[in-house]
Amino acid sequence: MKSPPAKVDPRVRRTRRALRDALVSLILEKDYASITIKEITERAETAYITFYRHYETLDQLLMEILDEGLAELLTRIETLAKQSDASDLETEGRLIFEYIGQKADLFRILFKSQSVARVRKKVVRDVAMIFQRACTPLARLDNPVTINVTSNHISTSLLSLIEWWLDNDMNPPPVKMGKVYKSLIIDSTVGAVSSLSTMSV
Amino acid sequence: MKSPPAKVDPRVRRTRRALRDALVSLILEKDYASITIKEITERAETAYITFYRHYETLDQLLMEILDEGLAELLTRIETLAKQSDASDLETEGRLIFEYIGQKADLFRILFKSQSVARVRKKVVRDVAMIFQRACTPLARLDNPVTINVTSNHISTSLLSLIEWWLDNDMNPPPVKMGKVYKSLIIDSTVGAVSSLSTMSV
DNA sequence: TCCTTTTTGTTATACTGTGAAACAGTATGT
DNA sequence: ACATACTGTTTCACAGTATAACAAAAAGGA
Repeated sequence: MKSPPAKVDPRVRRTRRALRDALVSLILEKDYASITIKEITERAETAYITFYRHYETLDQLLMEILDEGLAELLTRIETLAKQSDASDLETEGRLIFEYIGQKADLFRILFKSQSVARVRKKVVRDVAMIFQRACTPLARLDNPVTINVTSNHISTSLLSLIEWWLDNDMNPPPVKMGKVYKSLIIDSTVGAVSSLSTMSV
Repeated sequence: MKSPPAKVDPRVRRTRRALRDALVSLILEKDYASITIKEITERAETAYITFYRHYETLDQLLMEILDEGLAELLTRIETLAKQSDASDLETEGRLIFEYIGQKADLFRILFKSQSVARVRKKVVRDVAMIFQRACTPLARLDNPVTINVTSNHISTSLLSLIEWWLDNDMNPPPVKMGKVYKSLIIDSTVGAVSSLSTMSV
């Protein structure tokens, strides 16, 4: 990584922030596929060519936005998941959905831009990795197929649940979503895994 | 609908089939976003403007392909799900995955073209509707939120499982995927629903 | 403050893809 | 064989991508 903040030109910081903000606001108000570089640079009040001086493609800019925003959620889930044997799963779920509620815009962007297949795959893999690390020790998952299919299932289920919640105008509130999370995402999977791992899948 | 087959000009049938086949083969070999109308018409050995004489957009042609191909899977799942209380869930799962294995190309196209967010939403809704109809009577689901969140969960989980299976070169075989389907998709959800419906979610 | 370096703005350009027009040619069913 | 409907060719205006050259402005060190 970059240990010192690596003194970056303030003009570059301004330009990049303007471009990011412009893309974010555009994704929130129209279809991602219909967004053009020209629109972004106009909204960012910068020259068209300036975009290409910082990014090669539109997807690259999108990735930068998502990577930045998702890093916090991922570490948050990871922290919660690691201590999940001891702590309350309902509370874990509630905290996740409270965080998502706070950063609702970011997650709306995430799901709208899943139109880019690569983005979706990457996010699913990132989340799956976390649950894989967190769940492997406590369950008796010696079979690699079971581990893969399970972590993929938890990851996609959680993301789908979040997407459903946002589409449903963030109802019900986080407290109840915590209960849904516990029973639908975690408990049910744990139950299924124990029946799966006793057979030669 | 169109009760009689509505006598369609054989030239139109040929042209449309050529365009569909061309798009299918193109999606299987390259990124959907990079496919152009010109490429399709060239591969279909037809004139560029002919495309626009039959379809308004590329997405419309894609939708026609998927609607046609998915209709059979949907009715198949629906038939199986309706008699699921009596029949064997493992067999139900096996049959689903055997069918998917037969039509693997179609499903690869489906997941590749989920890049179009609208396509994804529609398919999820279609599958969710089926499970909603099938599951409502047998479980005690009086709460509309529980019904929605559950059918959405089953739908997205099943689609994710299918996508994972295709990405994993259709391993393990359908027999084992039937077991995974039963425990991970159905049993686990049924268990979760009973705990959810006893509380005021 | 001055001077050098880096970034940004302006303008121009080549290229690709979209979507539609007019008109000529060809296949179809009766 | 005929009117009808479909398809092919050519042409066009337009929008968006990606790059280049040169001028203008901002940043940071001496």
